[in-house]
Amino acid sequence: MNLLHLKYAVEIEKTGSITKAANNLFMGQPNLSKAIKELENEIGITIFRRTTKGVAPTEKGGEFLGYAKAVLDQFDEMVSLYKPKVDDGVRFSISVPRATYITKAFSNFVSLLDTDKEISINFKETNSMDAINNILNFDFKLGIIRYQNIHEKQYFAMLDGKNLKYRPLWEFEYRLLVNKDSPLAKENPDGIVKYSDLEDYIEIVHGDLSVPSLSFSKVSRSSVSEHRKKRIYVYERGSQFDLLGNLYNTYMWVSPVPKSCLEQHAMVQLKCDVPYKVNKDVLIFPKGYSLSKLDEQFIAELERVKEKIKMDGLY
DNA sequence: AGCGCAGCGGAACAGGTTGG
DNA sequence: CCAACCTGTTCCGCTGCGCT
Repeated sequence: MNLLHLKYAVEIEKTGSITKAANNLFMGQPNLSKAIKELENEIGITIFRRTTKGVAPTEKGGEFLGYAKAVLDQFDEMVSLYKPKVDDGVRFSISVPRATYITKAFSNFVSLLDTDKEISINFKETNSMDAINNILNFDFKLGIIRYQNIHEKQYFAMLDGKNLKYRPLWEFEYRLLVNKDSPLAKENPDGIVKYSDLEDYIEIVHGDLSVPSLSFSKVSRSSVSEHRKKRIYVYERGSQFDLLGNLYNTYMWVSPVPKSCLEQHAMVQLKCDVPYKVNKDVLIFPKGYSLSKLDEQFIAELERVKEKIKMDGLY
């Protein structure tokens, strides 16, 4: 018995006829008949009851066919795991910093995809080192990393060393994200908060935001919020909006947020009177990799969201 | 490279049932 | 009765594989 015999039996059950099944299998009826007989002899049961109208599974035959189909399904699944994909389905993987404007661009991008095709997308919100690692060691082709401008040389040297190409996306100063009913928003109608006023508020920080390893240990120490003592670390992005929404004495440093997202979560975005270091989001990908049409579409959506934020006067 | 073996598939044929 | 359709059997050729 081999997989071919199982395939034969399943096809015969499907058509209810050895002759028709043989046609579908591009073989002669006698050979299919013979193959099934051999199979039946080998396992010691009658799989099909022969009639003048065709064939029908016996009770035990039906049970056997159930197992046969499961085995064939499992085999197909195994093959598809290793077989190179030749279909024109949508495959896209990217690691990004936790940024609302990027998430917004991503949802716009997904909404434009052809849903008739097979879609397999990985969208991972993570830190810069992980984004780099995902390209080097996993099947990610794209990543967006975020760093302060003053560290750019170090990042470029590292990316070059790892054979990664980079393309700047956006250079921006952080903004303060607060609930629209936060005293910070109400007491500063001009939208500019005094840095000293933040003393009484709790900062919400992403748990793995600080850049680990290498020579960047100073990054988090020199970051805008290092000297603040009141902090809540969140490790899941949904939590940040819950906290900001429910606790009026919290704030968060963020990249510029699209208007629709601010309205959706009843938030406002404020400036701070202290000139902070400029941050940069940079697209990275392996050297020698040419951006696909899909990649370009995603980048175009990023640009569109960025422009909309500027048009809405939010940056 | 040559040989033998096993497996697969095609051609031809046999036999049974059904319906006009 | 006969054509049409079904399954089963036998024979033969081709192909791939392992062994020498």
